[in-house]
Amino acid sequence: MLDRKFIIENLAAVQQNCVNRGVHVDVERFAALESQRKEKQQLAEELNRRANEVSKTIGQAKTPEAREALKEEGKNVREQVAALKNEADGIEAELDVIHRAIPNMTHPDAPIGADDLANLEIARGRTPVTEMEFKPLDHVELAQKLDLIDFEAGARVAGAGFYFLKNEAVMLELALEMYAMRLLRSEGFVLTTTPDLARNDILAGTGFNPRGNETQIYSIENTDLSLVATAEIPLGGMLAGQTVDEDVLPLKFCGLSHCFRTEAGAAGRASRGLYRVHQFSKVEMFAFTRPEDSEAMLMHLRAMEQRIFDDLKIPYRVVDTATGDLGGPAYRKFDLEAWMPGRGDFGEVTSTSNCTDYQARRLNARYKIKGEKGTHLLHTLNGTAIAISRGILAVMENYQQPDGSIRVPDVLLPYTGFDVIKRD
RNA sequence: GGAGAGGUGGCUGAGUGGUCGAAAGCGACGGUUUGCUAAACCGUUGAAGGUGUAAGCCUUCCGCAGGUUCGAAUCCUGUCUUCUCCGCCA
Repeated sequence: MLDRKFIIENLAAVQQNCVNRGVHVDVERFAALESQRKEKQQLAEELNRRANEVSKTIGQAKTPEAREALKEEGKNVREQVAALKNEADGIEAELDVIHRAIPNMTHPDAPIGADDLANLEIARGRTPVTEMEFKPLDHVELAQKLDLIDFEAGARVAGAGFYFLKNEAVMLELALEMYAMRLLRSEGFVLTTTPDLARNDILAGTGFNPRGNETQIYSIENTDLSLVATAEIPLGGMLAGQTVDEDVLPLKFCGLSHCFRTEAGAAGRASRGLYRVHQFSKVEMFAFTRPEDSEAMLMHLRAMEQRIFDDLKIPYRVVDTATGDLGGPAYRKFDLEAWMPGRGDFGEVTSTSNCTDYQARRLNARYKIKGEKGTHLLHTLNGTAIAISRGILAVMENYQQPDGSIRVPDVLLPYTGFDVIKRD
């Protein structure tokens, strides 16, 4: 969430930002409600003051009659306060709905545009895209020939969008995880495996809405829990309601979790095979920083993402995400799109965002400067190290050989125990 | 899953209806004393929001959410969570 005061003081800028991001929010209504809220609050303050006077003088009442009279007045005031509070709650509820819909402000360099077509390519990976000397298969065909993924059995067990990884694909998943975790550990990230479920207020705090028609989130019936869509949720929630000392910052975490997504409304989009699935494993980076350090941290996370795909020797490009394609909490986002020979195009494999204090405000994650009074909101950032479904897809398609086998990337060899996947 | 006991300020820990945002100790910060350090002594010391040029003032907060009451850290209900014991289990 944005700061309320900031919104009121920068109405025009907030409004323009909403337009750029393709979000329809009645900012004027927000301002009107906010001033109403303030009025009610001032009224309540006066009444409260009177109520306090009454309760303080009641003990000194000389006669039982005087005491009863004061009690009566106290009761009266209390009822008035209750009525006022009722009104204020109604205003607050409407205010909150609008407040939550207002997205984060946007980095001035982010390209302005309605959707991903406006994304700006800003970098390429070390490995160039090269034409294969044979007609490349896509990962679904490769998986079928090599018996690496069972989509049919996945559908039987849990429905479309679920799958079994099989045989060498399993080792490939574990190898990718091991490789990423080991790299991140050497870069000072604290390794974690996270809960795959989280409370709904943690979801909301990180900007995920557990309810509604368009929700990406699976909820557990009769509980306050949902399946996480990314380790970003539990990792961000780690510091919910906490205040940390400035000198522990920045905090860099890496989390391995399963990710569950309903993909509601995604039907019809290009989503063959592993590209868009309901469950996958992901190694996620997450950082808490001081405000002045978050831009540099974003570059660091981006560098880690590039390092991983450079090491895997998979061609990719980096795009600066356009305003209309940014999620609500993101101030700036870079997507890394790997070359996917099977489709002859780039496809998103990882992404990193600077959410500034947008998530931290909702989560109430703060830091304290030694010797100073008060606390400050942290900045939060997240970035994918490797999302297994799409990562494994990119490996399979880029490493396929003319004979139908798949080579194993050099950096994964220490973890797989084999250097080629083939069938006789 | 069952039984019991707790959750209070940076920490320990008092406080069972009335000036309690909260004793005391520790820690931290400032000062006095002092070759230096330490000790001793004195003082200051929670957060969020609102308002004001400022000093300040106001509201809210004793896990969280409700309730009772003129008045709640204190009583009631729900909830989360920690610990101990039992059961179950990987």
